[in-house]
Amino acid sequence: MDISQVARRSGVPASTLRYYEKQGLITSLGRVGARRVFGPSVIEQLGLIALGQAAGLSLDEIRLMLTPGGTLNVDRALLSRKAGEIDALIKQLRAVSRGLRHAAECPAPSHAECPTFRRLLGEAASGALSKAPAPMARTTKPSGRKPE
Amino acid sequence: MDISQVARRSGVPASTLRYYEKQGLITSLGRVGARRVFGPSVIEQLGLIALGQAAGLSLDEIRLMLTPGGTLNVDRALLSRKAGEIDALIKQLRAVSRGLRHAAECPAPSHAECPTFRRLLGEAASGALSKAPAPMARTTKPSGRKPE
DNA sequence: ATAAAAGTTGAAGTCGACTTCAACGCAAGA
DNA sequence: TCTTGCGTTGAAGTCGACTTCAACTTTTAT
Repeated sequence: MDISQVARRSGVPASTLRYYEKQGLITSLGRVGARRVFGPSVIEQLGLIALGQAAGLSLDEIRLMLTPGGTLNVDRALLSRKAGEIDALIKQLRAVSRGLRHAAECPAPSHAECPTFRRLLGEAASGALSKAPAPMARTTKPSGRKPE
Repeated sequence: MDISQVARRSGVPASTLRYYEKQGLITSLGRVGARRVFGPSVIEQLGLIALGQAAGLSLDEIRLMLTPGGTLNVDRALLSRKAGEIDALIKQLRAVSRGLRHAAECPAPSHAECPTFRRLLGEAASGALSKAPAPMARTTKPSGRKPE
């Protein structure tokens, strides 16, 4: 596969694929002329990378999990820790979600007065203060594609 | 309260408070000499900001929710939408968490072979592809504080 | 009175993950 | 053959949310 095929199949832009290769996250089989040729396993690798990112791992951390060969070489302790962080994040997010819905629905003029809101606020704030784990991908940004 | 008191009470660095004020997210009562003087309500405001951030709102979006006066002026549709995004994110995160735990525990030599892993990978990847909602605060970074 | 501590400013730097750009090479179809 | 178009490169730019810095001015404590 050439780079544009990989891009089409995976949804990952060619520029990103080059970037990932430079970072040692994916490998091309070789070149035909100057052009990269990728094997099918690159798609799977990209899936792994996506999982790692979804888990809040940095590209550096992800690279550590991938053997030069491309198979994975997990740091179980790190994964468990990250899973724990994610679980904690989920808890916080539930509180945030409740807080948002409450703010959206509660017709009270002053949210500051509402004990429910104050409690949720506290949870969200404490979470924010202590800093949470997984910086997720963006939703709002329609950066998905914007080719021509 | 002077800026350092607010910083101490809220855990938000003074530099951030100045930055927030410049961005119009918080307001000081006025100045004594050149120094800002904050009222107690600023703490609550910071809580609101933290909630907004935890919800994945940008500072710009958060500012839209705060009246110049400092009370909140919710865009219920936006909040509901964000809550929905967060709920979706939670779902994805659960899949990611399961994926991580599985990867951490499953002793199989090749995760690529394991159907469970492949499924979770798919979920995570699809989520990553379509981009998710709330970029949470970092956990790993011990940037919490580092005052003196 | 004086020096250390805390406050102020605008400008510039940081960080991660990419994207964009300019300049160029090579290959296949008309 | 020529032109169109994908592919290549390294360098630089982007974005958001801050932080850091240098250069001062003010307080406050001694």
